[in-house]
Amino acid sequence: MILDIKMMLPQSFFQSNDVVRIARELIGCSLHSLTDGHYCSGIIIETEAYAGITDKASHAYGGRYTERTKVLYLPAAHMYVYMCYGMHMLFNIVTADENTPHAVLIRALLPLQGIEVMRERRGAKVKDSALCDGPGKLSQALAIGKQHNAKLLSKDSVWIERHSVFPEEAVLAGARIGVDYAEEDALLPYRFSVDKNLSSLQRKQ
DNA sequence: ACACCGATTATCT
DNA sequence: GATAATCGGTGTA
Repeated sequence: MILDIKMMLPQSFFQSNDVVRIARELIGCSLHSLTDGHYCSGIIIETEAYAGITDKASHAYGGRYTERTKVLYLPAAHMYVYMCYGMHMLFNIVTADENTPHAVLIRALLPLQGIEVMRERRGAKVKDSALCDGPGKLSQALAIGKQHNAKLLSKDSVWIERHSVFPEEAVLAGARIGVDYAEEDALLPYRFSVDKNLSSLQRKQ
């Protein structure tokens, strides 16, 4: 039997209670979108874990349950897309079991396919290196928006596949960005990123 | 390369 | 009425 490594990650991948491990394992996977008839993809090179009710940086801290945050309480593999700073859509994947509001924020991609469409969506002045190098930017490049909020990852809209394996030493863990308000939790090493300075950037596959 | 800052609105208090 | 899981332009070095 032939193992198809290019299959969409199943819901079970996101069902673990260890959201930090999932955030780490998503580095090197690829994110795909099929929106408005255009196909785009990129390799995930930056993520952050948000650990639900015990994490002061999480929207669900303390069990907060509102019209916006109720999506976090859905079963694994649902998308949580919300507007940040009045103008950017941020793309998250809900993890763990229903009623455990963990999520992983996807923060940056290495563009792979559909780069021409990404350029059109992002604007003519944008350099290729800046197409997907931020959470608001990748949502714009892949046309991920509120229409995806509270929907499951699926192969006809937005989905994730296994793609590459980076050397262990090329994947850094550190503090999350923009969560100063989270007091002591702001320092937790819940952010994962591929080291840009490392020459051993050779991926497998 | 890095620091500063204004834009702009959903969400919650 | 304040805040926010950001971005891009402008400034200085």
